[in-house]
Amino acid sequence: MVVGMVKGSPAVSEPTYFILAALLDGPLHGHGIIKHVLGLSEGRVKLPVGTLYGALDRLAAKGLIAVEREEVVEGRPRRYFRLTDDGRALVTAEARRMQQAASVVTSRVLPGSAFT
Amino acid sequence: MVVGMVKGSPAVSEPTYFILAALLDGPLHGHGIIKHVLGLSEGRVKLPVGTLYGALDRLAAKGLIAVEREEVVEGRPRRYFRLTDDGRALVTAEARRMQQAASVVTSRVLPGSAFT
DNA sequence: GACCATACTTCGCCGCACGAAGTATGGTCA
DNA sequence: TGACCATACTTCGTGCGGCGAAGTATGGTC
Repeated sequence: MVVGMVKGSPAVSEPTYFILAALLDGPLHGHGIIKHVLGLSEGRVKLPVGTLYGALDRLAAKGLIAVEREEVVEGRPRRYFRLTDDGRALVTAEARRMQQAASVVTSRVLPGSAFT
Repeated sequence: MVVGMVKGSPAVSEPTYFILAALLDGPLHGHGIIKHVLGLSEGRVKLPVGTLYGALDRLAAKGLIAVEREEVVEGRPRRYFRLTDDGRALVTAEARRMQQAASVVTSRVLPGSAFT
């Protein structure tokens, strides 16, 4: 009975979440994603290549992203990925979930900011 | 203060995050945490026991939580855990990080709420 | 007496993050 | 020219952590 899968736990991890988020702004190739994620996360999330390409494979296998096109720029191959509708829906749902999760804590510990 | 760890990736996963969040309201024992987390997450996060006790061990080893006391209620042992200062600092930092991460997406896809 | 609920323990699998090394190409610079 | 670095992607191995499942113990229910 595999059916459910709903399960409640995060469908994607933080690195994966940011990959999807980066693609909201349009198709990007691997290294482009790394740089874009760095910007989106305000320098916090530096995707290691091993993480990136592993995640891209899994996301594509799940149909959350797809290969948009492949180019060769100055002899170097570039594979551009785009978000699918499923991917867009998922990253949006994740954002909402994170917002709710964050509020669980913020509403308790920092109604003002009495901390640190 | 172990907390540092900058690195970028999530210091804790979602189940672990909710365990810490549950303890913000005061010490709880294992099964009490499971129930409290279920409430905090609006029914979304159902902690499996395997996840719970494994996570509690790791959190205690890292000094993020500590054993408050042990009771025996009706012959059944209960071990109460409380949040340490480090644990409180970490869950607060995580909340902020999630909020920022969520906003990356929400500001792009649902400026109003034109979705689903 | 069988069975269920509470409470916690332990085991093992597997998915995933990620460091590291490898391949290929073009540009820089001494 | 040859050493070296940057871009771009591939592949591998390790290790951590989530989680299903089975196990132990006790008290209450029927």
